[in-house]
Amino acid sequence: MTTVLDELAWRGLLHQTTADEALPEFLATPGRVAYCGFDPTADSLTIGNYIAISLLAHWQRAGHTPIVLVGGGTGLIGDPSGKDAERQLLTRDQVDANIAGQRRIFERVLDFDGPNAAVVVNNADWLCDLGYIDVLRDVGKHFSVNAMIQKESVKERLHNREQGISYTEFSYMLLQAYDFLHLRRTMDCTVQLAGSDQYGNIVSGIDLIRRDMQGTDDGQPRGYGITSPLVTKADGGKIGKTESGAIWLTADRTSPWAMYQFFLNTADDDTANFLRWYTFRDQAAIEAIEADHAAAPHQRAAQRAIARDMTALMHGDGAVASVERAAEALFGGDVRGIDADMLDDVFADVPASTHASALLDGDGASLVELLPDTSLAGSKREAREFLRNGSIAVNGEKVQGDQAEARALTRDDLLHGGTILLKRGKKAWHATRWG
RNA sequence: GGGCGAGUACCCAAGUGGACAAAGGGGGCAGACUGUAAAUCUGCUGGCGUACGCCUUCACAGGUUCGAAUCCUGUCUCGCCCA
Repeated sequence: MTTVLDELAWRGLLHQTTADEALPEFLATPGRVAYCGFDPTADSLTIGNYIAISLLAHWQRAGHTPIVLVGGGTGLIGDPSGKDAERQLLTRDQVDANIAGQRRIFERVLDFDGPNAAVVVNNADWLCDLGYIDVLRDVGKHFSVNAMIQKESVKERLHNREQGISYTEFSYMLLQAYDFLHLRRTMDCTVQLAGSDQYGNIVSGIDLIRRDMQGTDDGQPRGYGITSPLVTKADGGKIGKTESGAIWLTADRTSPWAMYQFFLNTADDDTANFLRWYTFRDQAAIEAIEADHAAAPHQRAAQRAIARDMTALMHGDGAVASVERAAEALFGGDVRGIDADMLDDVFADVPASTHASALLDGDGASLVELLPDTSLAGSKREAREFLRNGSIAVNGEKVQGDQAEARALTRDDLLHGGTILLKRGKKAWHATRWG
C-alpha cells in the first residue's frame, strides 16, 4: 500500500513523522484532513515557501483534504525558531490583503473544488477572540515550562548571547498548539504538515489535543505530524535567494521570465532534488530526464523540465511558450535576426524601457548616459565600469576596446525600426524601445 | 533596580586619536574558461563624479580635539551575573 508518505519519501520531502507505526495505517483511509501553516507577512510567497505548498498538494493528490492555515494571528507574534528579530505588527487590513494575495498561489497548486477540496482558514478568526485569562486557563495549564524550555527552538534562543527570547515569542508555541487543537475540534483535522523546524510545535499541538480529549477515549487517533527536511541547495545555500531578492511565485513580484531563467540556471548538483521538489513528474519520468541530462548535460534537459513545470504551474502554459520563444531569440545567437513578432515576446518578458528616438540623432545616445536609466546599471560610474570590462553588448554584439566608454547608440542600431536590445554580462537582458 | 560586557558596511569580523570609506573572510556583480553550468583564476564591491575630488557612514544624540570608528556625557538595544 503506497501512501502519501511513500510519495514524499522518494521525493526527499519526508523528514520525520510522529507515531511511525500507526500513521501509515491511518493514512490508508482517504479523506484525512491535514493543515500546513503560512505567515501572511507578504502578499505573495517564494519558491522556498512553495515546498510547504507542495506538501499539501501531494497530500491532496493522495486523496486527502488539505487546509491552508494562514497565520493572521500568530504572524503578529513571530516564531522564535526563525532568525528574524521581533516581527512587525501588521494591521488586520494588511493581513487580509496579504491572505488574498497568497490565495492566488494556493489556487494554482491546490484543488479548491471536488470532494476533498482545499480550504483556506485564518487563525486570527479564532485566536484574536481569545481572552488572555482563558488561554492561561485552557491552554497554558497544559504546558510545562520545564518542557517548553527544552524545545530546540527555545533552547537556541535561551543560550544565544546575541538574541534572547521575549515572553511574547515564548508564547508562540501555545498559540500554534492551539491552532492544531482548534482545527482538530472544528474540522476533524488530524495531521499537521510542516518543515522540520516546526517539529517541536507539532508535538506540542498533539500533546494539547491529547490532554484536551482526555476521557473521550474512543480509540481514535488524536493527531499526527509529518515534517519535510529543511530544503537547501547542494552547496548548503538557501534556495532562490539572490542579491536582487527572492524568487516569488506571482508575476507582480517575479516575472515568468525571471522565474524560468532562475530554474533554467539550476546547478547540475541541484537538479536531482529540484526535479523531485518542483515538478510533479513521477519517478520513472524523472529518472528518464536525469539519464538524458547525464548523456548531454549542455542540453539542460533537467533544468528545462524544472523551469517549464514551475513556470507553467504558476503562470500558465502560454507564459512558458512566450518565455521560451524569447529565450530562444536572445540566447540563440543571432539577435539581429529576430523577427518583429518575437521582439514583442521579448518585450513582454524582459525588463524594458522607453526612450525618445530623437536622442539617437547626431552623436547618438551615449551608453554611459543611457545605462543608468535601464535595469542594467545603477549609475554612470557603474555604467563606465561595465563598459570598461567589456560587459555590455548591443544587440548581442559586445562593446569592447578603448572606445567602449564612448559608444553611443544611433539609428543604425535599431531593430525593426524601434528596438535596441542591451545585455550586461551573459544573461541580464534589457530591451529599449525608441518612440 | 545594581554590576559587567557588546553594538562597525549586505553578513561575519578586525581596527582603540591622524596614513580609515575603514584589514580579512563570506556573499554579490563583472572578465577569462564553459553548457545562459560547476570548479578555477582575475577585477570591482558606500554614493556621486571620466583623474586630483566631493558627499554619507563604525547603535543614537551631544561634547572634547586642529583632527574621533577610536576619548568623554547621556540615550537606546542585546547578552551575562546579582537583586
